[in-house]
Amino acid sequence: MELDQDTRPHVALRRQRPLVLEVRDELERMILHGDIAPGDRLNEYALAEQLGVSRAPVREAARSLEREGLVTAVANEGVYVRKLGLEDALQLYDLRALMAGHLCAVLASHADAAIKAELRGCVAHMDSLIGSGDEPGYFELNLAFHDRIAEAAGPNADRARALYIAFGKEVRLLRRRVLDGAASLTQSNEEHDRIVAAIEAGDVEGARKAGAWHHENGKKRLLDRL
Amino acid sequence: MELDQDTRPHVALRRQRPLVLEVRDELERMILHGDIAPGDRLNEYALAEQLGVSRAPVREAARSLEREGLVTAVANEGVYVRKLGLEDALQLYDLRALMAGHLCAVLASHADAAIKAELRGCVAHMDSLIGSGDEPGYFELNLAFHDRIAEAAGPNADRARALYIAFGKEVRLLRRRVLDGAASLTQSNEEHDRIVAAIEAGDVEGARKAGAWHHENGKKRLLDRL
DNA sequence: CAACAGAATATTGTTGACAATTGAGAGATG
DNA sequence: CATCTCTCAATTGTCAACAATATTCTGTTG
Repeated sequence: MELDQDTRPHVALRRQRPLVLEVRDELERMILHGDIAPGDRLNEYALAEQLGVSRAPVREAARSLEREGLVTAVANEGVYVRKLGLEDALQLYDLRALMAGHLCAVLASHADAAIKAELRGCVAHMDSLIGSGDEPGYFELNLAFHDRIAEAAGPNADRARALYIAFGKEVRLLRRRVLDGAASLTQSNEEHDRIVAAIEAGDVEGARKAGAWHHENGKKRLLDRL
Repeated sequence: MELDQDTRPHVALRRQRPLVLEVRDELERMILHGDIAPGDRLNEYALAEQLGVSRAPVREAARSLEREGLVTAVANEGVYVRKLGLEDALQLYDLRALMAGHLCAVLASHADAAIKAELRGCVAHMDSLIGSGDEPGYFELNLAFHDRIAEAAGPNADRARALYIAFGKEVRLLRRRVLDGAASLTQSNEEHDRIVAAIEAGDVEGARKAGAWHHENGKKRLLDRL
């Protein structure tokens, strides 16, 4: 006998995705997009009404966001969008650099020819983008490049990768647009080249150092703008 | 007019500490103590009844534990005590070593005479404990030694410290008593000495390397027992 | 007897209501 | 007029009930 794909009473109210995840994503978007400013309190009641759900999912979503460091909860008072001080941002840069270095090191320890070629091609492509003055294109590919390294590091580094990503999100809480100011694109891509070279050579500690160094420059650039 | 210290109806049910924190601590204790085995599901209803509270605090506490990596939540199914595979444990050792190295590095960059003397005395004391064959005493002081380093690294590393502590808790989820097998106490304390020496010298990268190396040995010891 | 459909049960997801706590403003008092 | 206390409103903490979903058991069928 053939099965009906959907035997449920009303197709309309289909919701595969748990409500709390929807709420979580929406809150994250609001925070990262700046709709809710750092230091503001998340009013459970208001948010619940605004999102058309009960307070419980909002509460749970808030805890989930706390896990990512985007908000901090105070007992009997509420959860606040985390206000990132300069010290916090510097710590995040340090830890992110640490994770990036680790990911490069792990990748260097077991990179195959395919990923080496891909990364090498990536750097070459970025070089050509610099030559043609395409900054937005460079930034986009730059992101993809680092994502690819994190991904290629493999399952034995997925915890480090998760932290790397989380730190990246957190640092965006810093007052807007201090960080994305362009460094020298040429210098940046030279650092990329050093990273790939170390990975190609299977130089684990060299890759770690190159990866960490590249990210520490972001911190240095931030410090220069004071 | 003099105020009564406690004007609430019944003194008995005074509770300063939020209930969810009590539940969280109790659950953490149960998990770390092994009352709930890795892979087991946390039954909200049963736990709520057992602890004499409603399900809501239990749910929140579970989310909070998820934040620490002690449990993993599956939608519409429940939260499970995290089952730590060998690969996970190895990752944790790596990351913990990374954090330890970072903490040592930060401390080395701004250690004052007092903390240097304290750590130096700590190592000396541990040496004497080895001499008198007091293993339990050594382990206890060993813990205190590392805690002290983490603490003395200061507020500019409190994020790294938090991760260091969290990783330490997580690794305890590994099947019991594989990890605390004693290495050579003498060798261990020699590594302590190297750490302190680098800190005393203000050798940031040397301290990082020594701190990380010391913790990587834990990983190596684990791998030896396979 | 194996395998599958379907009901019964157990468990999580969600909701609205109530209790407890915090913060702010009104009013009294020196 | 400053300050302190008390009351009140706003908000979070907790609870118990209901809805949706997953799991288990059972009876039927080939």
